[in-house]
Amino acid sequence: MKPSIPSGTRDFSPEQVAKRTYIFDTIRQVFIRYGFQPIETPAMEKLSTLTGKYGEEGDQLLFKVLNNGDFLKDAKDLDNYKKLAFQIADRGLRYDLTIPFARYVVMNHDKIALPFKRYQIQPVWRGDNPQHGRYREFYQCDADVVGSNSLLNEAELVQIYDEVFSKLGFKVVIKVNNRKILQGLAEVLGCPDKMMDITIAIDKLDKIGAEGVKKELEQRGINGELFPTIQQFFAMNLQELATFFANSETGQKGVAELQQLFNYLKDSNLKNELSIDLTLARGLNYYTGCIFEVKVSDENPVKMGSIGGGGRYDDLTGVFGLKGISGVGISFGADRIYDVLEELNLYPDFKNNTTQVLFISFDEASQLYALNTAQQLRQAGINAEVYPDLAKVKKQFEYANKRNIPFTVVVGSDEMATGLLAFKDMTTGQQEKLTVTDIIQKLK
RNA sequence: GAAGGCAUAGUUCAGUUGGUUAGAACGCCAGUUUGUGGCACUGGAGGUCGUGGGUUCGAACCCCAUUGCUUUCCCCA
Repeated sequence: MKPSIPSGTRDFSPEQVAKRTYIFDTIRQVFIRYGFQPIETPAMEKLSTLTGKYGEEGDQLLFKVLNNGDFLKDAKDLDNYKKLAFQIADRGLRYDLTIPFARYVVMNHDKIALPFKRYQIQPVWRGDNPQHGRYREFYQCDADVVGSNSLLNEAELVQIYDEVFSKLGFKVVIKVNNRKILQGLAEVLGCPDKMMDITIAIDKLDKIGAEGVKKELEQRGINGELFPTIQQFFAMNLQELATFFANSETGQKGVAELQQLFNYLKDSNLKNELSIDLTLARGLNYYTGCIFEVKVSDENPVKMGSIGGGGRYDDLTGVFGLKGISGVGISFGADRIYDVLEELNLYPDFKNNTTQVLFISFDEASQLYALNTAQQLRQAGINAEVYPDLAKVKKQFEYANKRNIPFTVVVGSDEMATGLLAFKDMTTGQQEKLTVTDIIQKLK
């Protein structure tokens, strides 16, 4: 048979793993710097934990794990695959990190000191149709604070975005908006229950343009004549918004929150642009306050969608029986960041992760000698390996070459007799006779 | 859920009126060089042309079905 992997999944080569680790480590370091603590949750959750949290569409995209044993025991709807799926599967792969986190908070409520700041870097799975930049298995890097209503959290999360992308070495634009402002707009327009419809339409402004949004609004049952007002609204600054929201308490509150966020950040010397984008809506409907999205700055020659997002949600733990806990969080899209760094060629040198010296030997005696000498180098902190098979010297050198190992040491009877080893720089081709101590000195 | 594209050596791909033994590049193995890699040259191994049917004297090529991968739309972020 021809080997293959499931659609929407990927293998990662040693080089790719090194690059991905670099991204994860950079994000992790900043999370820790701001006081976030790691948790990990299982790849599998009870299906009851996951269903109903991501909408009907999301339920269909959940990967379900077939029950062990006689899974047909409780199967009733054999003619309805959608129903049947939930009768023969009690578990599913996690769809995001936020719901498992909410579940964790509720289960460990007694042990957690609120406010609880946690970060989590793990893969998630979605049975979506894979396409460009969209996978069935991908990593999320989340940082959330629960149990605090303060906008100081939002401010710090913005600083985290700023710091991570500064470290990674490319400029981004951090866009903010507030769901209360969008809710206020819906109220002013006289259709307060249409907030989601308006935001979904607004969210597409980038993609389908003003006319498209107008059509979309009408399809969603909103009077198209309101569109000029909506367009006007987009052009407003915070002061004008305050006036616009004279009769909307919610809207006013949203404006005040944004104002407060900017006040917090006014002396923080952000290296990246922070801008209000009233068209920013984001799809998840549990957001209730500030919302964030990060895009690659236009000064970089890269075409890429959003590489991070987040926001505040009230009462996320409510569905699990713990009410009144507010949270705010952000997420990094590691897979897309990978592509950006790749295109901009911003990865540092990973040489320290690979072998620096390969020992080449001729026979069992010299191999044993190499085994022990390599150990000395390792103890000195130098990555070394011994070619494990008795092979022609040519083959061993070829191996060093293919692996990009920068130095080789040839061990033979002469070398063993004198203690002077044939140390070769594979880039220049220069070879010299050195003692083990000299070699260690040279490579340190 | 809808529409398209692709499937030939380990990999990337060539392969038209349908006609002997299906090719290239890279990779792999060996040799030129029995203690020295990259470069070069020489030779070698490696394929049921995704699978099943059909048309035909004859199919990698045409037709149908099927599976897998992939792209776009919907959706999601």
